[in-house]
Amino acid sequence: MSNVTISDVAKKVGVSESTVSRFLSGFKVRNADVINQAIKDLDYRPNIVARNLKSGKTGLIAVVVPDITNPFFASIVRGAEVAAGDEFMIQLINTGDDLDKESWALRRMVGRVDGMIYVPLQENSSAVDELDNRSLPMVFVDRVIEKNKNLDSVLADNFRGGELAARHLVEHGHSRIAHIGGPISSTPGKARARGFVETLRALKVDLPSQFVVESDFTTLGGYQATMALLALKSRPTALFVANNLMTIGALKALKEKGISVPQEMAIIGFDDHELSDLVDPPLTVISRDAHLQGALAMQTLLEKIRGGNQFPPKQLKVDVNLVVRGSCGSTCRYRNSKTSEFPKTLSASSRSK
Amino acid sequence: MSNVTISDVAKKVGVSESTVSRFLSGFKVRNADVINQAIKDLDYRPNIVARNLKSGKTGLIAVVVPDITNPFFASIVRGAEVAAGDEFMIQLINTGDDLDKESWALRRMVGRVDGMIYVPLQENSSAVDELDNRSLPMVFVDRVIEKNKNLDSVLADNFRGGELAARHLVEHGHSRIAHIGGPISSTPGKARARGFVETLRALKVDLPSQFVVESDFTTLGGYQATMALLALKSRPTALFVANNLMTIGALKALKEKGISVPQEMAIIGFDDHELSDLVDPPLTVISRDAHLQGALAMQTLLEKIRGGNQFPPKQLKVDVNLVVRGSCGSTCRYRNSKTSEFPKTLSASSRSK
DNA sequence: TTGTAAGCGTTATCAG
DNA sequence: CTGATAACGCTTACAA
Repeated sequence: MSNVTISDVAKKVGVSESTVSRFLSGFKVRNADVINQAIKDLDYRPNIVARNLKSGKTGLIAVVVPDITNPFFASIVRGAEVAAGDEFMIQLINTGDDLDKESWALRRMVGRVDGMIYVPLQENSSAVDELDNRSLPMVFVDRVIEKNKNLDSVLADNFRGGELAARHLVEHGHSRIAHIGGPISSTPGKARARGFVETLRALKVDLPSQFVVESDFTTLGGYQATMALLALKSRPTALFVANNLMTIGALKALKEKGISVPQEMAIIGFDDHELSDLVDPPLTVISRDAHLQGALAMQTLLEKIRGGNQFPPKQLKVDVNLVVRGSCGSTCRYRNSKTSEFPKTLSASSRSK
Repeated sequence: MSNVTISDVAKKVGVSESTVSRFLSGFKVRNADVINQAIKDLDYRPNIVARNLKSGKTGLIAVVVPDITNPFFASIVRGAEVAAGDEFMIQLINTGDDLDKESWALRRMVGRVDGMIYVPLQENSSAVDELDNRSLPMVFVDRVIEKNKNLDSVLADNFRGGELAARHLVEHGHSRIAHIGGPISSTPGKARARGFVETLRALKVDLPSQFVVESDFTTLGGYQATMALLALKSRPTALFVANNLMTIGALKALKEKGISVPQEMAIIGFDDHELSDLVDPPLTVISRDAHLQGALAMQTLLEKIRGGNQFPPKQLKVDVNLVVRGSCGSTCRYRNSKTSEFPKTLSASSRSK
């Protein structure tokens, strides 16, 4: 770090530190150009940490996600960064599905960042209790903590996602449909399962209890759950898998067992991926705009930071939509026209709840 | 931020601030338990920024990557974070292939972080010149800047990767092999192309100049380059694509044109992906351990920070290896035994150059 | 062991 | 418009 301080500049020019400071803040000062020159000559750079101490701000926003390696969370982070603009930078924390690390990280963030965008691991967590809310502006993304669900959040319309998946499979003539869900203790795990189950009920489709498997949002979990379903005496003919990684696991299991998709087993996943239309067969999924979710979260957070908690918390939801490819046996007429190979623009739809 | 300071604690207990400070630093003090109690009662939390100002450290490491949305970079970041342990946290910056943003970010990092892990966009960049090297310990990952290549770096053995790809395709009987490369101005773009070209030459395989296409590491770039190759009067029968995104683009182009893989066109990519064995046909790739690269970079950086530049810079390389699946027409006997569905451990091989 | 006091580099206040 | 001075909250000589 350059060790030349504002005092060095002041001395060189022959003015007081305050004058230099004022110059830096954009005020009109007499020797503006001389000061400017001195700053360049000495290669002076303001000490950010000292500024932070004075201002009580850090210019940092913590983004706490389970695992950046999951492209979905990466998109959230990217969206958040873009929306942060020049004023704030991102401090990234991966909780790695480890509750201890999560609460450690949360406690640690107090005083180190000006705000936090947070994907909690579990709905029933008490991770937020420890930090008094006035001290750390926070916005949930993708998931919430049950007891804090009145705080700001940006979710996806998960219930609707489950509904769309169920309807799509039923429309393709399936009546033995299974669901591999995320942890029931997580927001999307619960809501997607509910949307699925309630829709089947509304459509009068029978749903044996063994057909609803709770898994853990991991590839391995999806693989094992699929294996378990395949081991049933009477198998399902279709599968709704609640996230991207479990869908990969499910596909691996099906491939390993030599089950043909969609003939022997239709499958619909949640969350799209650049490779989804290259797998065999192209994967039908429920998708939503994760980038947008991240951006909205950041936007909400910045409003909160700048506005000083004067606005009531808001709960936002982004839309989900069905991307029809081949894995449910659809023909081309179902093909979603919105899904081009190289989308030019983001569809920025969202709505307040 | 909790506004209770060390002074409040001192007052409450009736000792001096220094005593409380010493207690916090783990020294033996007389009223240790009373102080401890007061800290709890008042919910005192040390102000990190004030500490940072005193110590001249921030506890932050910048990780500058082109795009966290690329799973390869996400793995690097994750590896770096894991290796950082409890002492340092990650500040993430995406340069988004924007040279201006990159140099803006680099300049901005001075004084805000204790060190930087950096994936530069171009080899011939002057982005590093502006920050005097003593001030910001830095380690290159995956790519270097030509004029600074004597600094610390953790690369992959890209040349060897190109060689493995070329050999693999030749061994499968191909003699008309094309290469879709990354920017020749980037470290991996250049080295992979060199490994490929020189190996073909060594094997006496003719390589028409139109068969070497320079692209840009993006999906769209890979798509367009493939389309261009397919438009040639005499097409290649095999393709080595220099990164993951361009390979996706290439596969989309082949699919769109109805070219069967590997019968009409064999293809080998660079960098593995969880979905690679689910695409049609399963994708043969050159892979390397990105997580390890990130971890080694962080480890190197921390040594540098702690050791105070007393060690000479080192250039590390991680191994690449060939993961044989179906896209080059291999049969099972070629299958790499190391590639299990759910790898339990990381192969932590690396070597100093 | 403890307290006093100086200082990290900056900005805000208040007289001039 | 400018300069002296006092913070911001913490650590660390230095003396006791």
